[in-house]
Amino acid sequence: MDHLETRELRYFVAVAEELNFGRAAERLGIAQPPLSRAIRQLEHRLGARLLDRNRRGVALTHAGTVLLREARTALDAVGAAVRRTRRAADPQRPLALATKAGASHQLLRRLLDAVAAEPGAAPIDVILCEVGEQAGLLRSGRADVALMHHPFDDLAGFDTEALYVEGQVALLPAGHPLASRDELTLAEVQNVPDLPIARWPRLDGSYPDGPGPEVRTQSQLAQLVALGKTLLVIPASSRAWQWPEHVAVPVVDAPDVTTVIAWPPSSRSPAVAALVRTASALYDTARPAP
Amino acid sequence: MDHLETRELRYFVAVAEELNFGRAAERLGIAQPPLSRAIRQLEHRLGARLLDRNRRGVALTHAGTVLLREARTALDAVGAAVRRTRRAADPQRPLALATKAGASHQLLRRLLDAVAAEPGAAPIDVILCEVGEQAGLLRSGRADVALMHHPFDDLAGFDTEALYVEGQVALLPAGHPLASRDELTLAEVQNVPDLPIARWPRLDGSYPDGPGPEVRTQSQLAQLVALGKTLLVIPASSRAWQWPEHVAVPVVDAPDVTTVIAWPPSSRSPAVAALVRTASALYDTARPAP
DNA sequence: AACGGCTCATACCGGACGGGTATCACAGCG
DNA sequence: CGCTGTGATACCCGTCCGGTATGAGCCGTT
Repeated sequence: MDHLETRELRYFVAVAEELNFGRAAERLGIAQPPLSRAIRQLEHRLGARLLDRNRRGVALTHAGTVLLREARTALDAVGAAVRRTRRAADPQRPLALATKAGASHQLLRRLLDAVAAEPGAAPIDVILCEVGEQAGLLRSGRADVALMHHPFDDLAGFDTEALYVEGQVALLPAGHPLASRDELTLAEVQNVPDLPIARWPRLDGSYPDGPGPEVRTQSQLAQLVALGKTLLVIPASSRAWQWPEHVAVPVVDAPDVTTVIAWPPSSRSPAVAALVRTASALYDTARPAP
Repeated sequence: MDHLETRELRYFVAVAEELNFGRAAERLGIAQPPLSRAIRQLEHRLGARLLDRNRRGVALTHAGTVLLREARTALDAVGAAVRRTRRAADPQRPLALATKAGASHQLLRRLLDAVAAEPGAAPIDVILCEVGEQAGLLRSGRADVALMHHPFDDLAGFDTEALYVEGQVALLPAGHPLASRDELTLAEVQNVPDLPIARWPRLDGSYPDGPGPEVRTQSQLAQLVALGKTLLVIPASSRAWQWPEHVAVPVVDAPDVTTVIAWPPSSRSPAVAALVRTASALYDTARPAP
């Protein structure tokens, strides 16, 4: 047979993530024997061993790791199909807009105002994300559109429209010597001995090596700056979330950051199209006065 | 309930494409009543009407068109999961490389030679495509890697590495006045009255309006040029498939075309990685002598 | 070395549900 | 006013999913 059911993929993902049939079964709300049987059937249908059942637990084979990755994206796609269809069926549905918390605050406020001013425009649910969550939300259909930032975010696979281009500033603790400068260069902020760059977790949750503090959220980062433990280089508009204890100094040679509005390719529903149009109009008025 | 099974998606796609339960059931190899029931259940689970059952046939609702699109990509993803897992499980698996028939012929030949010269490299199956088929093959897991051409092909959603940059030439029928020129400009070839640009089908199979002949394959196009019915502007290396009746004249101001090797993001299996490395090495040797 | 724990696999059974056949209801059309 | 073609309904059957009970290795423990 050739066709997999999503049930089989869900089961496999649970086992592959838990690496333990018992816990996986519990998570799935079924008993362990049917799960064992389902995985065995799956292996048989694919003609591939997916798990090494050694003594004491299970390990993924190479084919298993491939399937785990592929199954996750496939399940994402199925889930997205469900959510997008439900949204499409509901004429009152609010559009879900994902954006990085604290970033592009002015732009977002103006966008929401502009949409509210339009008669008949769909209401908008704003989903505030940390770091690079927007892509996942778009892909899984939990968000209809997102504000993202080139070149920080990975825009691969989305249609986008530029909304705003801006320079970057260094955010420094107020008392620091560099904070009194009118402008800085990347070379100057790159290696400040007493303000090492903070480290963000990788996708797997581990942290790269380095001298800087480990952070997971923007609030942590903001506080660390206020405490004089680190500095960061961010788009100028992110000054919106700077604290009184922060000082922002333009970094003249930092690459420009473009705020874009992004949506899943070829899923331009009328509501999304209208929102993109409204946003683009904002861009045209925003460009003269940045 | 929240989880759809791929079976339901397959059934819906069949109905949505046939717009007729009987034919859809036949295509699926089941009887019509169970199919009706399945679709009805699907609508109930999604809480959305997908089809308008008027007298005499069915029509898609808005939600239905959304689900049709989403279901296709979701089924693609599931199919890709199956194929990629099977490939991963087979140590002898040949890598499937998709490329436009006739394009980048020299590069392909050198790539295949280079791979063959490497001890222990996986064998390569070449899939020759028309126009933009490569993206679909990559997405559905039928191909592991593809040679694509920026800016012609849509590279969104893939990781790529540049292999070759080249200018473009105008391909003209040998007897035509322009064929005797040493070089041309875009403006000159854009609107030649007796050689209108050919028209390619859109995704839905329909053709845009215009004076040029309708074509579906490169061979058709090549023959039309030889017959003095049209001209085309193509990458210089595509001269490989020019006929004796053709003349190629460089178009000096046409944008450069970059041949890239593309693969699905984050699915860089060892074999794919090795192939990309071999190809990149070719690029370095190819650049000095284009 | 024997035991108890933890793992996953096997055996078996019941019930839900997917699929089949037969038939109906309804619209268009000659 | 039948005939044709549509999808919907009714009902039955068989498969297969999921449950319980139990077995079989492998470990660490005593």
